[in-house]
Amino acid sequence: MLKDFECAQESYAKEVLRGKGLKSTAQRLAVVHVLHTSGKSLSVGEIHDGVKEMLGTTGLATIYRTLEVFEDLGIVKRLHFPGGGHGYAFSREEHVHHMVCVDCRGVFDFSECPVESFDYSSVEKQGFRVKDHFIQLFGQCEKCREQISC
Amino acid sequence: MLKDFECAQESYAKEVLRGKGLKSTAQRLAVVHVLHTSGKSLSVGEIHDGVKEMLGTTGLATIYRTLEVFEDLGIVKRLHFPGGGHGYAFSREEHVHHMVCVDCRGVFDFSECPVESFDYSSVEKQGFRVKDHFIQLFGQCEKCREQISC
DNA sequence: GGCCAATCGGAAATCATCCTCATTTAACAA
DNA sequence: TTGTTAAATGAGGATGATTTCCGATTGGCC
Repeated sequence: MLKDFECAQESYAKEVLRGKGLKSTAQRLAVVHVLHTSGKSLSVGEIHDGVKEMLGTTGLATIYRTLEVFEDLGIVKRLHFPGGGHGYAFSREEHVHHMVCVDCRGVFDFSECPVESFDYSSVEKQGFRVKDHFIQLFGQCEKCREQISC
Repeated sequence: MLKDFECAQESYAKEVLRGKGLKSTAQRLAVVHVLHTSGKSLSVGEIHDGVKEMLGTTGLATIYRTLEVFEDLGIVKRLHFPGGGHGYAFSREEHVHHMVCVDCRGVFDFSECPVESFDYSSVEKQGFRVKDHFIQLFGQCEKCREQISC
């Protein structure tokens, strides 16, 4: 059990876990820490590496289990990449969408939802009742843009 | 080589393939046929089964290769499911988004893009330059809604 | 401190996807 | 038609991702 790498995100995770009667283990908090401090979306392997670096030995299966729990709790979001892969990002907020930099895979949130004000009438005319949506923006972050142009 | 299960979607696929100097093989046209006639998004395995039913023996790798080609050509779209899996759907149009029925995985298109009229200013304030987006709506189609309620 | 259900680690099982290479075939021109 | 050729296929093995299993450990609570 490691010491005090506790931040707001970790306390938040603890709180949510406790609220559901789930345990706050070192592994789970380490996943939060790795994801949050990276500031970008990470693959399962990268998360595993980060957690191992913090805690020493850690099973890969634990990472998968933790990510599944956190996704259900809304603490992490699974993001898709244009190429076909995917990664995970910490996401404390309820309804937030994400922009992903296609170069560094950095993740940036935006809470204004383009779909919320969208007129579904044409869509619901087909008899479809919309319940949820998934949005992701792709582009370049400032840093990556500077490196490439000029 | 099988006979005349040719429809508008298949002629369209042929045309696009020829335009790129690619061959219109029985397997490729069968993939189009299976996807289009199903009206819903199918997993790789389901597509494989459907094609095998039409052509007899067909390699799984061919299905993967075909889907990759078609995705590049914009003929099929890869759709994600809330649970975490994904499937493929035929999609003739250029810029279309999709609604997916969470029960039957049926796919319905809508061409009005909620993001197109979206004001990116708050987002670009963070230095992020948006280049593309991915949107998917989840809900229930008419048929599935009727089966569950009342 | 001690109990117990929840969680973990490790390894093996399963599943998805991709690769290799010998064989086949669509497209095109003669 | 027939021949030529590059593109595409099938089979099955390689690779990589994810899940499962089970005995060992641990967090939360009394």
